[in-house]
Amino acid sequence: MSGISARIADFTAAWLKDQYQIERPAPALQPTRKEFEGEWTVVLFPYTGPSKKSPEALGNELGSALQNGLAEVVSFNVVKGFLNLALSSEYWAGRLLELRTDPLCGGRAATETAAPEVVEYSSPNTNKPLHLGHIRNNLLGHSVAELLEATGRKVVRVQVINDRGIHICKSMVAYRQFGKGETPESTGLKGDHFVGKYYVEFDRAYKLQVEQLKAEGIQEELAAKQAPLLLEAQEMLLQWEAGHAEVRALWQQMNSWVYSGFEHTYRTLGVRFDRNYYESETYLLGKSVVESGLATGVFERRADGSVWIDLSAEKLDEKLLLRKDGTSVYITQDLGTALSRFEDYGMQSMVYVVGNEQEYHFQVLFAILKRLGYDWAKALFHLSYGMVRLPEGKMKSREGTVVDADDLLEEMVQTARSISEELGKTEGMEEAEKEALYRMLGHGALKYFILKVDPVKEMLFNPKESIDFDGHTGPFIQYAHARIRSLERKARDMNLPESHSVLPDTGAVVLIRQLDQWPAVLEAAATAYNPALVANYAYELTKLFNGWYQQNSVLNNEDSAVSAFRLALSSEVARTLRKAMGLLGIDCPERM
RNA sequence: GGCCUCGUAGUUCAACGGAUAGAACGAGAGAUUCCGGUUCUCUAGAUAGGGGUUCGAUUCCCUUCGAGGUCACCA
Repeated sequence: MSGISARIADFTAAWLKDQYQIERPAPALQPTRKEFEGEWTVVLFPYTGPSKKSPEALGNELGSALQNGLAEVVSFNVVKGFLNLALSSEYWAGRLLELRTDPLCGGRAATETAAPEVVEYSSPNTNKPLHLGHIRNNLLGHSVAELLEATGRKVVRVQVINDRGIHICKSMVAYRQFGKGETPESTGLKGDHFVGKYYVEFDRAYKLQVEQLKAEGIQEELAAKQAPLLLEAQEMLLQWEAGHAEVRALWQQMNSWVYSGFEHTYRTLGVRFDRNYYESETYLLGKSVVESGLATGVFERRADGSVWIDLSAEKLDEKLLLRKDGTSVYITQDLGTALSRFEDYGMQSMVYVVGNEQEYHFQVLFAILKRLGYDWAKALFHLSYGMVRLPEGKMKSREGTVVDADDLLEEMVQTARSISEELGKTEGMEEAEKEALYRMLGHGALKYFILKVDPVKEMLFNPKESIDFDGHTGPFIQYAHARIRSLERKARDMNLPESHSVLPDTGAVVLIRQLDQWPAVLEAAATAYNPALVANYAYELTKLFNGWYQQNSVLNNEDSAVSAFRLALSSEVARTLRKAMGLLGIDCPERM
């Protein structure tokens, strides 16, 4: 809430107490709807009962009091139970100046001494290339981290890489059998795609073996367990656990291919991590957590040697923590990872960006950490997001309906290229500038399309529509930004006065008021871990600007002071758009 | 079956418990002596059903129906 709305609220609260001895609820202020006159609105309904006044009478009394009491309030009107307050154009001129001179553009300065917040996202499997679902994950994680930083929090970006287990061994077995010493370099394949190929290859060959065994008269269930390839993979996992040198070397080689492939995608996508955690390094730590929990009686060991926790009080059932053979399970590793992060960073809170199919898992994880008595366990949050669907239905790797992340990103750039070239807007640009622009537009379209949707909701990704540069899209916003930049370039030769003597008319006030909302929107988005609020705000601002721009010539004015004022307003719109889009990981071009 | 999430125009998305539920796409009609025709304006269309709480409910509670997820000694 900006200064004036807080002052109106305070004044109203004091007035209600003084006049009618009403102390609650606290006055509710909202931006005035555009069809009514005014900028801020006080909702009167909660006070009509206690004051025994009609909404109109109460509104008129309070309106007069506010008008007399606060210099900024110049007029008011009461519609039904709503008191609409109009503020002076001097106030709005001053407010615009404040916004323009705010170096943080609505954000808050970092508090260096505070404990950081850890944001975990991405966290892929190392046997498959990234797909559309990972894109939503990465964009959300990156944007949430940016939002937290912009509002003054210290952030550590991490991911946990699932680099051990039977699935990795499958790719390794397949590579050893069918690889013939190929490498990503020799085949020209990106590292993660290269390894992913062998994972698919394993599955294909394994199924063939199962069929063969069945043909030999072995029952399907048994065949599935006895296929030589599977036995080999299991054997390899044991060798890995035992530290077998050759197996470890192959494992490291293949993982490093995958990582370099992922790294490439992350760079393309514009996301980054301060620290990677590897399950191969933290899974043992989880076991020590379990040991200490056993000592304090939080966990119990059963007769067969397995370790459990009873979470039925939290309606989460009983949960296994260690197998009877003493090996760890998924949740054991996450316990270890969480603890190790606390040791590394002493974070005050942690956000896990993970799909909603793991909601139960995180409820259990958080409940266990609380039982173990960790203070920071209260501040753990699972940013659970919905699945990305395609027009044809679910993405299924087996049916080949997975949208590969690298392919999609490239396709978006190509589409941006063909659209831009068709429009002929990029003529005269340097080749490098064009390439950068196509990337900005293509990726901007994709990122905006995904981030404008509330994370909790399942969403439909329509490739055709996302490529569309009209309507509620990233490029629509980018275009408005480019036009303003064009104005600014043009204005440089005009010697416009610096004067702020021009007061905003009602059209400009609408726009300033929207700019005035930005800090509150940013704050709300960070608090709710919801980039969609920022995305939708940017679109609203763009639409308002386009409407205003259509009506008001910025540079063609007899009075150059008017031009200067309108240019300043436009520039602040552009700056706010840049800031908002930047928090979504989207760049805005200077021209397009 | 238990638990969780979601159900809003034809479609994709909005709406701190507040005014006549907003946009976009698609369809139709129009505007611009313009600083960039990826712009703007107008027209048509929705809260799954039923209860409840409230001055006021898309929002909170209950219930029915529908969609998805989850309930592994998988990760």
